[in-house]
Amino acid sequence: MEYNFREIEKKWQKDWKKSGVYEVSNSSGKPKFYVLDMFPYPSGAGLHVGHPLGYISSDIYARYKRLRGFNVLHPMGYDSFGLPAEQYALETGQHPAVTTEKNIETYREQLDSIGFSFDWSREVRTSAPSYYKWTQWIFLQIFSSWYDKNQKKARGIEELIKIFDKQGNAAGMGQRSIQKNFTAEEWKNYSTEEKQTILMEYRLAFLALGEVNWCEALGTVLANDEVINGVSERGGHPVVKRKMRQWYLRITDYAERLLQGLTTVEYTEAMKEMQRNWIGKSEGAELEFEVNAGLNSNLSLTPNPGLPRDPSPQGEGSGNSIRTSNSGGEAHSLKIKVYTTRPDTIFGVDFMVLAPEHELVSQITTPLQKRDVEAYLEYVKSRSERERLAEVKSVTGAFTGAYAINPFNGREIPVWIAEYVLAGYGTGAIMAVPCGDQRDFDFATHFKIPITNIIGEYFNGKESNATKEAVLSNSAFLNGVKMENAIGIILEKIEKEAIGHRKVNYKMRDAGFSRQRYWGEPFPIIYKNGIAYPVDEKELPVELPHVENYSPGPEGEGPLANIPEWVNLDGGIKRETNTMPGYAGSSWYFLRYMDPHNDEVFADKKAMEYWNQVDVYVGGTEHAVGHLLYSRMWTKVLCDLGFISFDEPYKKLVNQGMIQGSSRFVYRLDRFSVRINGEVKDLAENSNIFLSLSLVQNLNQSENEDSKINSHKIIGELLKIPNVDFYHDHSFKTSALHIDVNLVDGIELDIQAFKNSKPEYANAIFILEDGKVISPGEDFDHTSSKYICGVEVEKMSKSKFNTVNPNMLVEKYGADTFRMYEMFLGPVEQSKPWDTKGIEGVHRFLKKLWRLFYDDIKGKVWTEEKATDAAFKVLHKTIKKVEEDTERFSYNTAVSTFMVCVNELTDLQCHKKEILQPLLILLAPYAPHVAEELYHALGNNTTIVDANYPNLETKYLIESEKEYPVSINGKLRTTIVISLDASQDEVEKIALNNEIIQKWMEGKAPKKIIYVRNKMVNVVV
RNA sequence: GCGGCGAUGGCGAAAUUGGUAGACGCACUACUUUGAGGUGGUAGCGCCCGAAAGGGUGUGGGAGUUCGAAUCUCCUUUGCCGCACCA
Repeated sequence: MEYNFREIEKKWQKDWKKSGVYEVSNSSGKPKFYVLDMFPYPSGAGLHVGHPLGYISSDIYARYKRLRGFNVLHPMGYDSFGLPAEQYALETGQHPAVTTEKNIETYREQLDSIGFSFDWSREVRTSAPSYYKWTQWIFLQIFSSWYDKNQKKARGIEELIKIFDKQGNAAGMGQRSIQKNFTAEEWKNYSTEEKQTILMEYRLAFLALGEVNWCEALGTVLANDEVINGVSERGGHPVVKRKMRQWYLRITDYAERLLQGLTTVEYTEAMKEMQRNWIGKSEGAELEFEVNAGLNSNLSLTPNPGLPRDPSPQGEGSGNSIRTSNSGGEAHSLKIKVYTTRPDTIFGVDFMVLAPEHELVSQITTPLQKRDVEAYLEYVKSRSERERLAEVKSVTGAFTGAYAINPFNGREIPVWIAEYVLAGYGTGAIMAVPCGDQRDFDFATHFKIPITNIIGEYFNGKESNATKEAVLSNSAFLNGVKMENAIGIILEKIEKEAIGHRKVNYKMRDAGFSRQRYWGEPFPIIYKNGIAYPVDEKELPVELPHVENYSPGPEGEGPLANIPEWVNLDGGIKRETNTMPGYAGSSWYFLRYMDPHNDEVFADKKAMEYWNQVDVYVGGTEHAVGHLLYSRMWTKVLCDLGFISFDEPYKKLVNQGMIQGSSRFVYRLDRFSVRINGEVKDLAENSNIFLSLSLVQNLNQSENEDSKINSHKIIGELLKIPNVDFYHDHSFKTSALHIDVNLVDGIELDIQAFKNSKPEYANAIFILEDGKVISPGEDFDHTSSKYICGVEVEKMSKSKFNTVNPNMLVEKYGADTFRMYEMFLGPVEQSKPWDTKGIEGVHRFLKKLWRLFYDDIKGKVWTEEKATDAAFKVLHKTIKKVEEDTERFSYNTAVSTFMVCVNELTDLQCHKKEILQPLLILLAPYAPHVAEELYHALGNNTTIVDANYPNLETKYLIESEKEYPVSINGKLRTTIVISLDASQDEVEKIALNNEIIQKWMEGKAPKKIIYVRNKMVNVVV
């Protein structure tokens, strides 16, 4: 009986499905464990071998935890809203729902063939109305909340209204930058519209007019993390800034908690660092510098008219706050607010720079400088975001003619504008300290602004030095103070003298939450007189209407705007035509799995109490700042509002590494020219000649003249060049062509398959590794000579012909082999190249395991006889190691432990059920099909999925002797087998009496003997 | 530029606490089973010297701590990933 994996796997997959073993209950006496995978976007391309890596890891862990007595939730679903389906719809007219459904089917088939223990009865799809009903509902909760900065949590908006009714927004309400403070009395007198406009400033999901990343090609707005170097993440289309009214999530209010929360979760350091970076917290001060005004007599300094306003990253001070100071009735004096993390360098300020977009620019520019400034603004405007990003570090700017006054020494400093100061960060204005900041230094040098040195010899005049170690000079009352100590002193003074205040800044922006797209969740929002109101809960879900075409609507609106009968409701009420972004549905899906069919609530509270946080979350690093941050924010909001009791969704995060493609190349001889009798002849142009790897290498290298000449000779003969000295007088060109890895066995080209792959290759000529030539139509004996391909590790992608389809491997070797091989490849979290060849080893292992039970000729060989102690020792060694390795996700070493175990049992000729059955249970998480089959073969008639995990019995592991390594002066000289009962004295004596040791000691007396019990002996002479 | 993670045979890798470097697998070599291919089995396999015994050397490079370093410290080279005119 041989290992017929195809039959076995089909049989058990069917059986598991029928019996529903993987369906899990929300009530159980067992402790719970939640193992979650990042659910996939069902793309049309299907899975390649890189995708299942994470799923296999989590499946092993889930199965293991279940065997260890946990009630394990291990669900799967689809993140099925998104751009690609819609792009596809635009091109083909096929409805996204249709293509999505089809893709899901393919995915499911592929997943099923690998034998996962997913509870498919809990499947979710973000595009299903029964699911997005609750995405919309949660959105409404966020819309109806505000962030109380005193209590540091979200609260219902009705509580805010109560506060306004009672005390207006004066006390403690000033955290948010609001146009004006109002009393309770005033609040009550506001119109509904006015009230709603004010409330919008507080809502956690809000509408605002803001600069957004507009992608013309995609016809939509993108979030910051969807834009990479000025082009869209998907498709690489140019992205420009544009002012539009958009939905936002006020994630900046959670910046601090998102940062703090990282200390309570187990993510990799890299992952946490990426998030910290994205949040970008910095501590410093905001200071005001007065500007010499009276420069422009027609100042109009009315406050910002009307809401809505820019969503601001720092809550307060939306962008650049303008204040007039009319004290003393003198000429208008303006103040420029700057943000700095180094207030200790205040006496080193030599100039000031505003972002070109800064609101004060036009007001402070002197008539003399007006031309310069306007020309510069024109130049800035002409440059796209992309150009600005591409051209890093080029110094540009213009002088405004205005001077600011250093509040500490009254020094007048010139005010410039320059691109390198960003309007969106801090206050959009900086105090420039050239001796301490390289950008300021470059700017000063370029425009010949004199530099004040406040750090003595720490500044060499050639580059800035951002040290905090220096002792300050040229710094008035700070002279002689070390910079790191000066920060505190100056901060106190700044606050005392009301020049400014301490300030924490975050780089993170509020998250854009609307998309001008069709294939996403419609907003449950309607407009009356331009004011947004929530749709009544009873009307959820607001279903996505059918559309005929997927083109954008008018004025940057999405396709939904093309359906007036859907948009326009009775009484002048209009629907929101934007849809939600891709991360909406994925922000809370882990909760829906807990109670996926509930129609009353998004998930039953008891279910959420029971399953609680995700214990292990497995997925790729690409979601570090997007999905993970949004999901963490939603969880915090739901927690604040009392729906759940935990505010971090994922306790532990495991990032699987990328599986890289291992590309294969063939080398085509494109040109080979030789000079014969002074005449250059092209002897091979666009030939169909393919050179094996070492020939190409020989042609290109110079170290080994012989092989180089030889390679030329071979080609020369092939091209029928007479015996001329073409070696010295020639030129050639080869090109490396990607070829499908499936046409290659390891690195050896399957010439016949290659010829068949494309008509143009049918008559190709091959020069093999040993110089043998294979002409068209000629058969070749591939044992004697080979065509060797070039190899390079690259990203796995269709265009590089290096993708490997898991189905093919499952078909050829079986799911169990495939699972174990993916794990055997290396540590889960590490990136590694795929190598199909190695799978044979794992397959051999499973066949060897099988032979412990069945012999090809003799049939059944397993017995119920008593096993030997030696066999028990092998078993328990394996139990110990596999358990440790599985717990720490070290699956590659666990697989090799299984191999060692089977090798040793084979050597012992152990076929005892006593040993084999526990081994099968250990193996079940890794190779569930074969484990189940053999488990039943041993006479069990219940599933191995719920078997009793074997207990480690350490008594079998006790050793009686040890092979001690004995070194002299740290250099290993020999090993001696010594009883473990031996005392230190005895061991030392035995070691010193050892012949080899004596030889190496050369008669010297030992100075010292290092003895580590049960480990080693080192003699120092 | 800033930050994170790495670098160990021909290849993927192992070494969990500073204690026999290279487990396990691939590839390769020889032998063997078989009519042949495949499969299965046995043995070898870091590099250098040597027929062997044995010796030297060896974890990107350099220094250090230690009886002892792949592992700890400092410097340096290099690869991958993330962020990037963020004040």
